[in-house]
Amino acid sequence: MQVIDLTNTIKIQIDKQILDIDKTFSCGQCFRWNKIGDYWYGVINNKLFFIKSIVINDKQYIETTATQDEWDEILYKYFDLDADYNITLPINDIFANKAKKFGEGIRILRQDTWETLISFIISQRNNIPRIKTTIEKLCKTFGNKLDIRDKNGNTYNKEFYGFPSIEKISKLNINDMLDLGLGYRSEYIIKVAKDVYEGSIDINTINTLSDDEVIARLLDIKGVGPKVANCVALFGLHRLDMFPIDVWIQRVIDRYYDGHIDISRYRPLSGLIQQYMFYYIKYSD
DNA sequence: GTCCAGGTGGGGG
DNA sequence: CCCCCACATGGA
Repeated sequence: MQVIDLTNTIKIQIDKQILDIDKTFSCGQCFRWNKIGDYWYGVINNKLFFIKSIVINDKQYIETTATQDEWDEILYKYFDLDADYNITLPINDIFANKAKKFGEGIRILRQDTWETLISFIISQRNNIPRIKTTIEKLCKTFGNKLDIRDKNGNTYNKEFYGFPSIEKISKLNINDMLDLGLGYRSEYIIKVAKDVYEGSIDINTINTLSDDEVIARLLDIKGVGPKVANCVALFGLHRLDMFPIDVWIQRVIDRYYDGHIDISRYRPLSGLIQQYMFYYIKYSD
């Protein structure tokens, strides 16, 4: 059981240039953060958190239902706030500098590897709103329902679910996925779940490998190509130098880099720059 | 009806 | 190595 009391919160002062939760949750790296009023809510390790941004006298405060301990142990790490995202880009790289300025405050979240893997297999040839509703349906159908109470011990009228475990999905069949509208991705998901559960794919020890080896292992998974592999490495294994190229980034490369981009200039944070670019090309104007 | 969405697998040349 | 196409689904 977990108590969520919106009248009992903590506030932490953080500059918006360091952490902008609107941008961070909207920039396409995660699919399960949503907004009620001013509050974003989402689930980390089967725990529900409410988070909002307030600005008082030009200073931003993050207000959250997390306890101070939870902030220190869970959210601070989730937002990768230990890391320094300062990076100097070449002055003549006009677009990257513009995108960086526009995306300032985006953090690369430390998301769960399993959830990220399945989410980005679902993402292929799909649009973000539908990815979100499909993943939500997956959680509602096969994830744990969280026992959320208000301060008086009453349940909320809204239900919250965790992401289905490896074991849970490994025991499902293709029709279960087809019923969720997952189409041809269904077999990919069932197969990878069985392989991960049985241990022929190890998504934990994979993180001891080099970036190149991580990508190579991920590419062995059916349904995972270069783009999804880079997303899983970047968002699910926190390899900040990965640079996923999807249709939007390809558009950036064609339009602003004459068809070829030298991502080595963005080392060791090319994944962050990629997020700035993605956010800019989709949401500026 | 057609086109598109944070692509990938498989075939062929 | 490259190019080509089929692949479920739902919304515009």
